[in-house]
Amino acid sequence: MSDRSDHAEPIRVDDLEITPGEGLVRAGGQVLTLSVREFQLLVAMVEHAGGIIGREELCRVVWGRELRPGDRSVDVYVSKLRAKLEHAVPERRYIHTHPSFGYRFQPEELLAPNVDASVEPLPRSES
Amino acid sequence: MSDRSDHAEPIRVDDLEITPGEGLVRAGGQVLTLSVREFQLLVAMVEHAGGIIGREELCRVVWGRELRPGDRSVDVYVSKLRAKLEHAVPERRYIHTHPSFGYRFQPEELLAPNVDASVEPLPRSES
DNA sequence: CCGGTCCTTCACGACTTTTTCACCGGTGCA
DNA sequence: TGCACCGGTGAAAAAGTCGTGAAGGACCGG
Repeated sequence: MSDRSDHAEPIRVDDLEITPGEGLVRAGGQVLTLSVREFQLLVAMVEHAGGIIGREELCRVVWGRELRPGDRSVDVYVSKLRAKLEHAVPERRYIHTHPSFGYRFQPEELLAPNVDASVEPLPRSES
Repeated sequence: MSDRSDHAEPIRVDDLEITPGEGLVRAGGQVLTLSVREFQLLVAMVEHAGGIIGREELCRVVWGRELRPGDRSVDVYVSKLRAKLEHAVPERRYIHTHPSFGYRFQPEELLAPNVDASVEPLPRSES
């Protein structure tokens, strides 16, 4: 279908409503104030929702350059983004870390501590 | 750790869906979180699915070095991988040990313990 | 010039993964 | 029965990765 640069209509994921054209994100009745980087990062991850996206690609897509060794920009911004998302929707975790692989966007209900850290319930798309 | 020349698309084996490009494994509605070694080990074995692959070759392929005498890394990681697979799909056994030869990947229904251990039912080999 | 926001980089601590070691049970053989 | 060989696995040690507060500079509207 149509691609990244051209989403005019809002993307809806779980409690989030993202309007790429306007740089707007609504989460659970609140409006998130994100900076450009934070916003682009979110969009990039959401477009790969469910899959792992590496730092290299995130840097390429959001920053428009190659990730240099020792560069922590991506991590720092993931951290900022997480903080804002968590503040808006405390009961969900959206961004998951896969050490050495990258990050994965996937809404996950945050309740009882996961029985085993290696398997996640894969919160279903409602039916 | 990207190698387009290999597989960009997910490998499907039994209940498993392995996406080499993303380092992701889905098993029966769950997302398996594997470390790099665990993941590479799984991929290596799956690529030889049905056949026996020796420790030496596994070490060469996954660790990129020769297996040194007394080195138990492969065994340790097979153990870890088994634990995660078993937790995700308790009713299957995927990794079989062939003493002195190596390991063999093959999905096997885990029902009544086969009395005659020397012959296996040659389980659901399908697609 | 000022105050505020954004971005990058640095540093340190926390968390994970990987390696290595040790002990155990099972097996086959004399 | 004693022993050597194999492989399973818990745990400690070593190495690597990530989370994040904070400092410093660029930019901007007033």
